[in-house]
Amino acid sequence: MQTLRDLKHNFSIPPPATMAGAPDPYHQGNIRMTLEDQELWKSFHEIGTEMIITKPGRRMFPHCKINISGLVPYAKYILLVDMVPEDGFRYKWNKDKWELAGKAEPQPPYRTYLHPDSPAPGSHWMKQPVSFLKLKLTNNALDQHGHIILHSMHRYHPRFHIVQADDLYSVRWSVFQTFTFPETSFTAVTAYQNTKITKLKIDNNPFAKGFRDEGTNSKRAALKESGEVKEERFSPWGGVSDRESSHVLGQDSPVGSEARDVYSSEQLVPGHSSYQPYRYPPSTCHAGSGTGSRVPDIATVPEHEGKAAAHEPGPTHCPPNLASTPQDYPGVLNMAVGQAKPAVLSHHPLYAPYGPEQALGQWGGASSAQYPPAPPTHHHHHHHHLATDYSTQAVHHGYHHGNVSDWSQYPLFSYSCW
DNA sequence: TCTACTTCCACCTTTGAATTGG
DNA sequence: ACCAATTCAAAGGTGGAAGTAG
Repeated sequence: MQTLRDLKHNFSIPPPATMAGAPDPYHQGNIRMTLEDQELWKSFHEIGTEMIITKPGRRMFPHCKINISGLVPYAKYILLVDMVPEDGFRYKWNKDKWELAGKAEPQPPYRTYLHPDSPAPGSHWMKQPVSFLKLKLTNNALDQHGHIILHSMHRYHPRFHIVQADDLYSVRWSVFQTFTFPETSFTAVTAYQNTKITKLKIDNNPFAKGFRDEGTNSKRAALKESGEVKEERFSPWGGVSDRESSHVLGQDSPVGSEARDVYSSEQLVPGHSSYQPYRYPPSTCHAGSGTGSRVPDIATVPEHEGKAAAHEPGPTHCPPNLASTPQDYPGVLNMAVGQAKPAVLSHHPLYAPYGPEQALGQWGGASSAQYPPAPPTHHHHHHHHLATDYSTQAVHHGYHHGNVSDWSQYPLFSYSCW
């Protein structure tokens, strides 16, 4: 795969050491984010985390939970999560390890999960760990529930974005700070491939208690693991016996070390992805009722049930659609991403999700949202246009303790729509 | 045939409303 | 009247097995 070469290029950009130097005016520097349950994540990561994706949507396990600090207590923020491809390949599980199985499929509709508490003051987010327990992954490209759509047998990692914004409509003009944690990367699957992963899930997920062996086992008795694989601990990823995957970054690589490098880079610099501002389809542009008009419709139908309600009017009522949906969808923004190569995602639109009315369908046509040709985005352009490059991250790969978080900041929707 | 995906199921946790106790 | 603890039933999350699709 020559693609690797390409990838390399993209990734080879050295992480600008802290580029924090160029903080945006808007952003108040020092925001920090750490991953909770790191040990658990690591134990999965060492083996090669797999996340089940189903048509109706499946939760993640471990689920994403983070600690945030450095926010302005009284300022309001919106917290988002999206999943970015780890690379441009498709994989297959052969016997006891992952192997490359061709090029990645084109990106499905790109969606972003909005934390149901958004928007909320910094004090709220910092008060206790923020969990994304209800985020669900699906393989149904036509999903109407606002779940994050992924391709099975492809690798991804979650990205956490924090944006200072009073309401969803102002998100576009705000600066995003993005964090990623190498140990949270995973392979989306429709059924578990690595039995060790299955076992770890069963042993740690309370909902799977019924499958545990312990004394009282009623279900699946012996799994007989006749010796399966010996040392796999560190190497489900193919050839390379890189046991070092343990290092945070490494893990991913599928095949050879070559690939590995790529990954590493990526992790370090998560994204060179540049976000591009996206324009909404005209029609929707002004959808927003009151607020800014342009706004994306963010669909947030927060699950009401939860807690949300309290502050703020439902996220501003968004466009009709939101309101219309009765369900408790977690709020989600859909964004389309440019497809692309692994690392380069390009931009996205956000719009809203699912409402019956607007649901994807609406855009469907118009938008190219779905599989936009990846614009040749260059990374670096901060200025106007979309800019964004991620810069930096300090991820220190912290091995253990550290949490690796990288942060990058970039202005996201710099422009408004058209 | 093989691999990926879907559906259904037993088993369990979670949720939340109703009830009880102080 | 008020609030915390308890109870209980309904809702819903698990992975496995078996079936389907290609």
